[in-house]
Amino acid sequence: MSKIHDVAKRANVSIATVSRVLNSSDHKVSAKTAERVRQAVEELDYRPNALARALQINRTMTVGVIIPDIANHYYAEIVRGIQKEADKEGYNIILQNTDRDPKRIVRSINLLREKVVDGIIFSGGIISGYEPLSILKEFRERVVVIGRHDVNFPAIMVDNISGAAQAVQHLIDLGHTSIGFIGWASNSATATDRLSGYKSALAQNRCRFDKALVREGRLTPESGYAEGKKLLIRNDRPTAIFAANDQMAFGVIHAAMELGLSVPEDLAVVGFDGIPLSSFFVPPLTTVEIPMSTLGTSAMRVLINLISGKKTSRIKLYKTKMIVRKSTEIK
Amino acid sequence: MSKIHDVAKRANVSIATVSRVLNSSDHKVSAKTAERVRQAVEELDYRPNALARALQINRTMTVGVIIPDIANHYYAEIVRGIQKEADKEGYNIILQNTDRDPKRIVRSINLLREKVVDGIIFSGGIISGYEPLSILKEFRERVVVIGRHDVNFPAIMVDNISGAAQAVQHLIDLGHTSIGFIGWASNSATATDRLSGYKSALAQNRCRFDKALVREGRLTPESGYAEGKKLLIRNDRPTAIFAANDQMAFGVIHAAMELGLSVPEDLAVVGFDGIPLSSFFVPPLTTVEIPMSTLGTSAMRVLINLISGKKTSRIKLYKTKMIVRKSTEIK
DNA sequence: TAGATTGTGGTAAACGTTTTCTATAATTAA
DNA sequence: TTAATTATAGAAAACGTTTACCACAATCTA
Repeated sequence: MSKIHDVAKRANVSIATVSRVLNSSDHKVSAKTAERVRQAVEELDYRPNALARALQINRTMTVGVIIPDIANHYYAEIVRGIQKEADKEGYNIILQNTDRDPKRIVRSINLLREKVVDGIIFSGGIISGYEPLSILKEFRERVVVIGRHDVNFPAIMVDNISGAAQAVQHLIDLGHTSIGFIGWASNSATATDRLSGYKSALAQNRCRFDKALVREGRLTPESGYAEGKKLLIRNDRPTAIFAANDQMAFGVIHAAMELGLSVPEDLAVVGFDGIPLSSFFVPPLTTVEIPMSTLGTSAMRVLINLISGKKTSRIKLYKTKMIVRKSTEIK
Repeated sequence: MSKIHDVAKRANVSIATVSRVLNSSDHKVSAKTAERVRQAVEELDYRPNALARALQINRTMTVGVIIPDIANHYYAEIVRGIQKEADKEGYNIILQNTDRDPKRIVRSINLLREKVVDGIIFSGGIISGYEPLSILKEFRERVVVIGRHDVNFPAIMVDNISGAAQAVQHLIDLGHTSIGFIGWASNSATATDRLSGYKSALAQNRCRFDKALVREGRLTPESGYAEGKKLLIRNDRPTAIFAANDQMAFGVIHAAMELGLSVPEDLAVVGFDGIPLSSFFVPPLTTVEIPMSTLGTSAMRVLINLISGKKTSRIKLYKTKMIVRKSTEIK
């Protein structure tokens, strides 16, 4: 690995000159010398050491991304979006999986501190009131969160409440009055928002809210299957189930099939997220689509603005999109 | 952000001493002084600057991961596995998506060179014979590839040939003689391997290989749907289809349903990969499971060994696991 | 008791860049 | 012409660490 020194020697100039050519500084370098330098760079296949550079200019062109689990499609899409935008501006991404474990969140943040990242995008997991919050403070002006967190940072959010309400309204419009809900952990803002949407749509239509029809899953098909089954073996089983994500909705459909109930004739099912497979499931799943990748690109764009000192709006709220498919519609 | 200098001042020692305490060097520091230093570190919440450290010791504790697309479940799982292992040893990961674009692969490698990563894990996309190969050379002893690539680096692989053969054998055992195959681009080693397995199983059982029954998809449900339909509208339509990944298999099932064919009665379908949803699909999908996450951890382990100069075996071959579910089995 | 050894600490050089400051040659203005 | 300006280039300091080297006191060894 050749260094700037080698290039300088080969081009018969000082290292300062090499640096100037490579960074197109305002300090002028004659065309002839510049050409000589470029030639040497080419011949040696020289690449400046980003570490040394970062140390000097106090910019690493690297941002940290803290998420619960990259194997979860939702976060994978977000990361994809982040990368797409980061790529454009020459930023790189250091990825941290936390499994929502507060200890690992703290550890991740500290690691990113050591690596001197230029900023952090945080999504998923609880940070409010805990240690992580105070540690993140150090990054003050260079943090963006995705999803609702009770924290005072610029946030990219999805209107989960109205999205969920729309889904339930759709079911009500189809004539359903007994609608089950499968959500998840109540310490997640996203989860409680979707539950709120469910409740508000019921209230709006003067439907009774029945606590017995609300269950808590863990976002997996397995949990959707388990909780769905519990709802479906009741004597007064609901005629429709709104699952708070697509994975659980798949589990619900699976459970229904197993019980000999056909979807949508005996049971209407709605999911949330709009993962690619939802349209290929059998039957295709009615769902509330989230612009996942957009959340990522948007977050990265905001972060880049923050890093370069530009002010941006505190909150960006994205709308969901209701997609009606066969899992609710009887032809 | 406090520096080693601040800690030194506060503890009334030299920066050398601080460094020694923090790195538990063999140069002794008295217990009393060490305690004073630790106290100061605590009070200032000091974190050593990894850039400066890396520059000095010539180790970044960061590895680059180059994959086509993190939104693809297969790669997401691999990355998850890599991270799990990396975490244990204190390594961080810089992620690069390439979409299999040779230009972006080259660019990614160069970026990782600049960032001075300690090693690279490469998976997906063609590198043999192209420029990337020669660039990777610089990382000589610190590269691991996942999947078959015509490149001379330590590799973590899956026995795709025998996995595919097993799948086809399973169909033959069920009495099928006309079996369709949906693969993908012939410049992918994985794709050709799965096709080879298909062919060899047919040959083994003296079944005729019919080129008309082999189609090329693009790994998406959409393409599985499209190619599946082409096969199913033939007069001599196959009674079974082996799709080279689960996503395409889902598409095939979707197509079958649309044509009024029921699975598995009218058509048996087998996938490949064993993604979590395969067991929750309707009907649950018979598939060939790949230990995806294991590929990642294994690759990272090998890479860590390489970095620390230990010799490791050139190739690690993992077996697949046939999982029989309802999409092939008539009860 | 003298010399050798050990324990403990500091000074300063390195790692590979960027950039300020200074120096010289070339050009312009008078 | 000569002074002033401009264009171009190099020397060296800085970024925040680690570590080789040196210094001194305390403890052994004979």
